[in-house]
Amino acid sequence: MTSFGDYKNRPSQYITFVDSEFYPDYLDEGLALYGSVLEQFAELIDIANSSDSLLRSIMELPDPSRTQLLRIFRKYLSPDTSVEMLKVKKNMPIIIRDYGHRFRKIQEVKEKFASRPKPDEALMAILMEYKDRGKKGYELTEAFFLWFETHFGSDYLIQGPIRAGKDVLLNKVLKNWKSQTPADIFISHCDRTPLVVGFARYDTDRGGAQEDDRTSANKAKVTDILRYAETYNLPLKVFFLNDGPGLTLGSMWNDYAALEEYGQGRVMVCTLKMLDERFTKDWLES
DNA sequence: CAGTTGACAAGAGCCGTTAA
DNA sequence: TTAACGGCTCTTGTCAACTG
Repeated sequence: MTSFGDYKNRPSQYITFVDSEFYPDYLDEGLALYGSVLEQFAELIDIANSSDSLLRSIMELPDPSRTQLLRIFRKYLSPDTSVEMLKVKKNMPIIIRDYGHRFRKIQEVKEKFASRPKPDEALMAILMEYKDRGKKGYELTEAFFLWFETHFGSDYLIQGPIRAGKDVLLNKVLKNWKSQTPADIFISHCDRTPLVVGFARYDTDRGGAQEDDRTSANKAKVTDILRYAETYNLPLKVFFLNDGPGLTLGSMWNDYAALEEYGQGRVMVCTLKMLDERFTKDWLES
């Protein structure tokens, strides 16, 4: 059977690209998305007589426009107050008390705002920059779930968030599993015999440096799961769905190949494009 | 010293649960 | 029934530290 390492000499053929938009093409979309929010912001600063009261008036508005107005508020008035701080409405008085003195004065905001071109493409581009954060990972898991559905249909049970949502906690699906280990995919026989614990990640660039020393974290997961499988004599395996151009950087490919080797057949690492060849019923049942 | 790797922090949005 | 909350997941820009 082919291993992940066997694909190493032609990685670019086996990774999946999730399309991103080109500059400046997305500026039009920016105008469509944020044009009216910026207008609304203009109206609000127009009638506001203080920075505090501007924040209060924004907070009274319904979502989703409130969230977008808060982003602009952060840019113009208060880079200090993070998303999390402004998220909870009832904390607003405390935020104003503790950070209000650092808000830029409303008069200055009015001047700065007026000095900008209308529409302010630069600001819209900045806002756009964050719009799709996190989406690519969801595309990946969704693609996997769709693939699994078309290939195996209802032959197996599969759990996990198809896009956003709570991970599968292993202590909820595996008896006597001790820690709260989150997984992205969990596959079992219709009789509930667990077959696969899966983890997914899309890497646009670098090798997922966010999770400190990911390869050894992955190895620890593998060790725990395989030990569990042995203890309870289960056909349980570990699956890593990894994709994206970041996979071709640095030592990533080798690291994952080594991880697969370490699993001695109980671990598989795949990109979406390898699924047809590798993610077979034979492996599932092994 | 140039290139590579590592670490940190930021920020958006979805979702289940809770409160109104 | 709806809105708010809190929790969680995910990507990415930037700079520091390391390495040969």
